[in-house]
Amino acid sequence: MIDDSLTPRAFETLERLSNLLRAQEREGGAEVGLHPVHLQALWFLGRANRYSDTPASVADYLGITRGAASTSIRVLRERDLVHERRDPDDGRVSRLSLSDAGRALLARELPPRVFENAIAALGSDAETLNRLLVQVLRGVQRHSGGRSFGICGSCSHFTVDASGTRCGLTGEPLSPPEAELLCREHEDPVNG
Amino acid sequence: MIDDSLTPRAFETLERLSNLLRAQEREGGAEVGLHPVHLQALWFLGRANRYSDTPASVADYLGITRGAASTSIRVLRERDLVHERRDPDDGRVSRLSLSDAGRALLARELPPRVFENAIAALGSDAETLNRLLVQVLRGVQRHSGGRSFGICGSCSHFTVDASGTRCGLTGEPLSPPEAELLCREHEDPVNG
DNA sequence: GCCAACTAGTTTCGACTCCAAATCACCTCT
DNA sequence: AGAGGTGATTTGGAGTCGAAACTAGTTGGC
Repeated sequence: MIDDSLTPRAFETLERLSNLLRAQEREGGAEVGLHPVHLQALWFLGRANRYSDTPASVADYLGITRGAASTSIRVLRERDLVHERRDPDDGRVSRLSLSDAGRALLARELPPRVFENAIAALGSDAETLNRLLVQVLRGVQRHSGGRSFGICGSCSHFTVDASGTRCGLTGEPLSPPEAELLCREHEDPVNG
Repeated sequence: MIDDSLTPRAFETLERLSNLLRAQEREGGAEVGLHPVHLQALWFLGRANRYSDTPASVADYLGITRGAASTSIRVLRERDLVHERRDPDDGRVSRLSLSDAGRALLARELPPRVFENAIAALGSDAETLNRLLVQVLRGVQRHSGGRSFGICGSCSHFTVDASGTRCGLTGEPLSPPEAELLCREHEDPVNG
């Protein structure tokens, strides 16, 4: 067992879990006539903050084109899983939010129960797992050019002053729950 | 920070890495006119042992139907990335192997360089990461009904006797390299 | 031996994703 | 006001995907 063999092995396990996750999404989505991409878009929209609840963000998050995201979002709207409203400040942008039905469907399907249980069974090791996965995630994001889509607490724009927490990029205050959502403007600190 | 919040967090990171991996596969495949599923099938066929190099195994591994696997494999054959030969003992089964071109393409695309580097950057923690991911993987497989697709060393059928290592299911001897490949008959030990 | 049941794989069909490119609508900067 | 930029959508063509029908080879019962 040469040390060199561990890097590919960890990737292999990750790749396999990734396939299994997609298979679960396919299976769960099939019951209600949806594809994996629909569940993934719902998942993202359920976690996106107010700067990130748009079709363009969905496209960036999933790594597909805006056109593809647009057509998939249309399906979600037609089924009333997602609501759309025009942004009052910028008439071009479409703001998306989960409907009650969308939220219910999402809670039923993601995370798949088998994943939830398997991670819960790790006990306190789940924390270690997450820490290592976050390290891999940051490494990948640093060199793949895309957006990082993290939460405010891990963002270089996040600031704390006398009046509370706020986003240094927009200057707007952030409530604690808001600061737990994903942001398309998120940037990892340089030495994270 | 309640302990309970760690399970969803680890899943969230895993889910994000999964999207990023797919995005990388999409990007890399697009350069040569292939879809993510094609790269994934190549990846599996490059790792499958002699009991598992068939269209049905590809379908099981990827969690798609046999029909879908069949059409994707046809694309790979038409591009001479994969060779097919009939099984001499069972005229129904089709045995698939990577061509030199397929092997070269696969080596170029998977693992994506950014993943490879990010995991390598973990150093010795890559081993811990893999151990935890394997635990999650087994937990998921135990309860999701599918095949586990592990290697012989982690299989309950694997036996060692005076003449060397062999598979207890087929009774056939296994060379050390063969025992490192993925098997569709793989079964996790009951208390793994 | 022989036929039914089964299994591996393929084909067909309709629905839908996906990209690329064109288009529309709106915003911003000069 | 005009030019260029940006968010979103639409269109067209290629191709995945599941479901179900179908071909062909194998196995088991009698």
